[in-house]
Amino acid sequence: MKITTFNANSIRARLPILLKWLQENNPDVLAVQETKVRDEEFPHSEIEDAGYNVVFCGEKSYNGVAFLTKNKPKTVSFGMGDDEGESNTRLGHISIGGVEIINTYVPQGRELESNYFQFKLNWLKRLREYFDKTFSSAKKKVVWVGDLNVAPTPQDVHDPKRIWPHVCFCQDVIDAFEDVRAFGFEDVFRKHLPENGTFTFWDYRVKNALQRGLGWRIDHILATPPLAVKSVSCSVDTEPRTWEKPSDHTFVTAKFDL
DNA sequence: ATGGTGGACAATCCA
Repeated sequence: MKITTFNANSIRARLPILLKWLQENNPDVLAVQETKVRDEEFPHSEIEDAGYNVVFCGEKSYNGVAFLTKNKPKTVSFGMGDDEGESNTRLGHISIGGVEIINTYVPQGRELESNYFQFKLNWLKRLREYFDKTFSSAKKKVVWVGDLNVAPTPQDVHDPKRIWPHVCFCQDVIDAFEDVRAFGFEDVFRKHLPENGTFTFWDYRVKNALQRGLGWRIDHILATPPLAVKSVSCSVDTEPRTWEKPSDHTFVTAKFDL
C-alpha cells in the first residue's frame, strides 16, 4: 500500500497538475491538507473522473482536509468528535485495506507569544486524546500523516541554532508532538530517510530556498509498530516546486508491504 | 531590510 501526504495550499489551484501526478504515481491513498474550499465547491467530479474516490471536509479560504483513494474507504470521519477548535477541517480519518489513516493539518501557531500558539499546543493535546479514545492500543495498524507544523529534531530544520525558538521548532511544541507520538507511533520517514538535509517544505518567501537547501521537515508519516515494521520505503517528491503554480510543500510517500 | 511569495477573496488574513 502506497500512502502519500500533500499540503496542496488550495486543491483548486493545484488540481490540473495534481491529477497528472496521480496518474503517473498511482498512490493507493493521497491525504491532502489545506484544500481551502467549501464542500459544495470541492472539485470532486474531476477527481472521480480520474479514477479516484474522494472524501473531504473544508471551509471557505482556510484549512480543509481530503482523502483521494483508489478504493472506497470502509469508514470515513472528520474531526475529533468534540465539534470545536477547527477539528473538523483539520482532521480526517479513514479505514481502508485493514489500515486506519489519520490525516491532520495541525495549526501553525503564528507566534510563540500568541493565543494561536496556545491553540496549537492544545490542539495536539486533544489529538492525543483522540488517539486514546479511538484506538484501544498501538497494536492496531494506524498511520498518522499530514502537515504537522512540527520539526521535532534539529535535523528537521536547515539552521537549528538560528531558527530556535519557532512555533514549529521549540521545546513546547516538540514536547506536545512527542506526547502524541508516545501513543505508539514510529517515525517511518526517518527510518528510511536518515540523511541530513532531507526536507518536505521550502518557504515561498525565501529566494531559491530549495536550491539553497533552506528547508524544513514538517510533513510527516508515522505508524504504529505492526505497520511500521511493514514499511519498505519513503520518498520526497519535490515536483510540485516545478509546477506552473508551484506549491511550497512536497509529496511525501511511504510504501507498506501489506 | 520587520521584507519576501502565493492563495482566497475582495480588505486583509493566513502561511
